[in-house]
Amino acid sequence: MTGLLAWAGSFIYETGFVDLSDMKNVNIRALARELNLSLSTVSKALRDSYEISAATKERVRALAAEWNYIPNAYASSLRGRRSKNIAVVLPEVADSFFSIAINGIEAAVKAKGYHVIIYLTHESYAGEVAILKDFQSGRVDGVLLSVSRETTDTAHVQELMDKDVPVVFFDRVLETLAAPKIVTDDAESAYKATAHLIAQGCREIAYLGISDSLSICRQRMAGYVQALGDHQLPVHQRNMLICTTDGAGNFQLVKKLLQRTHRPDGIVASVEKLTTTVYQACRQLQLRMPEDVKLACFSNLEIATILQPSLTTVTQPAFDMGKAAAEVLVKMLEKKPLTPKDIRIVIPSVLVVRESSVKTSKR
Amino acid sequence: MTGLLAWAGSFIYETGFVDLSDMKNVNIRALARELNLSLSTVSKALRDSYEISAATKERVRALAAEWNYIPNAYASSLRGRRSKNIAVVLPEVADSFFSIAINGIEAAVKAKGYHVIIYLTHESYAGEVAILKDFQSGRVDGVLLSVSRETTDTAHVQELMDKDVPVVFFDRVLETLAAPKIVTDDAESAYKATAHLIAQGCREIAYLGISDSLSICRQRMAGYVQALGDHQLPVHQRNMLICTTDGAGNFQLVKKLLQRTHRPDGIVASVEKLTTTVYQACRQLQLRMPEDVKLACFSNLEIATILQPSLTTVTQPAFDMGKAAAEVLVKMLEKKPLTPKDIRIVIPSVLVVRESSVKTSKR
DNA sequence: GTGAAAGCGCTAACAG
DNA sequence: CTGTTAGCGCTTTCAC
Repeated sequence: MTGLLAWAGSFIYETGFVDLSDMKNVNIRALARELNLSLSTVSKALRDSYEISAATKERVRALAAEWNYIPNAYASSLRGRRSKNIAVVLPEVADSFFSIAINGIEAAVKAKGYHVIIYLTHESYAGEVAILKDFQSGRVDGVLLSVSRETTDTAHVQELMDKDVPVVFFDRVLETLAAPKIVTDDAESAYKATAHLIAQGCREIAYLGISDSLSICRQRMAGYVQALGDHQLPVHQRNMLICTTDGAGNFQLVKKLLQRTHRPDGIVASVEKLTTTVYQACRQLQLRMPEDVKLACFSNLEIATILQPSLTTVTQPAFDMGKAAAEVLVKMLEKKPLTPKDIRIVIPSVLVVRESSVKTSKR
Repeated sequence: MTGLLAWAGSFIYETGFVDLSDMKNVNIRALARELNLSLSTVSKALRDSYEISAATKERVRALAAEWNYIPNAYASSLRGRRSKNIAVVLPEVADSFFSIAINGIEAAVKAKGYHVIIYLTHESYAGEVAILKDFQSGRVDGVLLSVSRETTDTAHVQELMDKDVPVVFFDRVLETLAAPKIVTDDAESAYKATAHLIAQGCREIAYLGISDSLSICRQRMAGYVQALGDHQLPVHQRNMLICTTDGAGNFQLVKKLLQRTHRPDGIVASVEKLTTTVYQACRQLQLRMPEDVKLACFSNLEIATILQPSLTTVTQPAFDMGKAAAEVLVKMLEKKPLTPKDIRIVIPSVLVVRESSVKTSKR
């Protein structure tokens, strides 16, 4: 239908003609009345029940289609005790890991008829609590959760699980809770990144985290520490920084780090957002990368390739993690038994070495 | 509560102790029974009705809190004909404009108690139709919509509006529909960007769009064409490209463009995603930016500053657009009259000139 | 094969 | 100020 026809249509309504296809309250009762059938027959026909004859089903379906019948989501959810909604609770969406993970989740549940609803905590524990609390109202059948950087307490999640709302963690998990967890090999990949920097000649490597409680940050820091130890390098507290949500604050923090007498010659940054910070700080301090400082960053940014120098990244399997998490949740919703393999899925990240971390002879 | 206590808690339940705060079905009926009140009294008390005495309200509230009562969202929505859910329908979320706009939307509705639900069309018209169709089920009270690149038909939106679901467009609008539209000054800012490139010496400027129907692309192209004309430059069809969703395809397209005999010396890119494409193509072809090619891109990427050369952008008021759109929608939901000013809000973008577009003497 | 009737949990007339 | 009652639209026994 073209724009023009649409206008023509609305003109017709205004002059009082009624078009059945646009009737306001097409419900089962109206269909039943029109077809001289009972409510329950129509309901069953629409749900393709074996109790109903093929002929009747056809009549019902035809009218439903003609009248553009759409079942009321609330009525069926109230009655049926499920909504076909899956909640995805994320700290933020301006991060390529999460935005890609969403695609994986949608890919996994589309065929199953679930709706994906995205809730953002904005890295706030209070926000996360409020959102999960709301889920106790039955709004969603299950939850995919990646916790906020502030979250250390587990009560709000436990409470939801106690109400029989299935929860699956992905990426940022709460280890102590008995829910499936889909993660990447954070420690191992941080180890790899750190070892790579060491191999490229770094001796004073800094680690930038965003939280001292977050599972991913602890794991990544552990991998970093382990790598230093395995290569007989000292672990200095001063080289392990916790950044904030505040861009300007981070900039100052990193700048100060790079102005120290014993300036780091390598940096492992645990989140994508810190990329800009480090590049800006280096630029302002006129430090050359990779000559003066080498950088490896956990990031799924496509843009890594066009930065100068191009950015060495630990690329996480965002799509696959989202997909795997959603698949496990669907299993739970369908009451299928979980295998031990479902309880903890580890999908490895890939270290992609680019210019920002490589020892150069000429440049 | 610590992780340890949470475990202790679950142990207690397993041994059969019952904790009222974790009872499964706390509903109004249960509260009423416990308090020796009627259903409606409890309901009214919870909704803070003037009909109920302060003392009773207090008793009800206390027990509700103690029992951790959470109203069933479906029951109240079914009854009250509204869900307190607002849908935000977006083409994608891996784009800083949209991810920032979401924050503006949330900021606007948080205080009003609405829930923001994000639906992604993935730039698919069919997907958009399916999503809007679903909204006819009463799932959401209102819709904020930025249409897919494929969308030209308006019937699906009109149908929703005919069902009295308020729709507010933002950014990517359908001009022919009688719904409020919140946009930026696409044509003017494209004009400004183009004129800027001309002022910097460009004579053969290309325009990269992502659709020939999308409102923003048409507007931006119109501004580009106008600027060329106003400066006595010819408008060549060959310089107006429609890119696809496919990154590799775009790369080839742009590469071919930059390999032409009369290679463009300036590019106006209409969406952020094309930044990477253009930088990569230039790099591969060993074209220097801005010496050989100057670039201005519609983008809200924070990373624009650290690119080399740093990227000249048309920065859209993403947060404010989202906020304004949500505010208008809330007005509609609250049945407040819309002023003519609400029907079409234009919030200007800002041209931020950086290195990628500036004529250089020495570099 | 079809239909009557009982609710899911909540709200809002309307009575008292 | 509090209670009784009638649904919202749908699904699901259980009868016919």
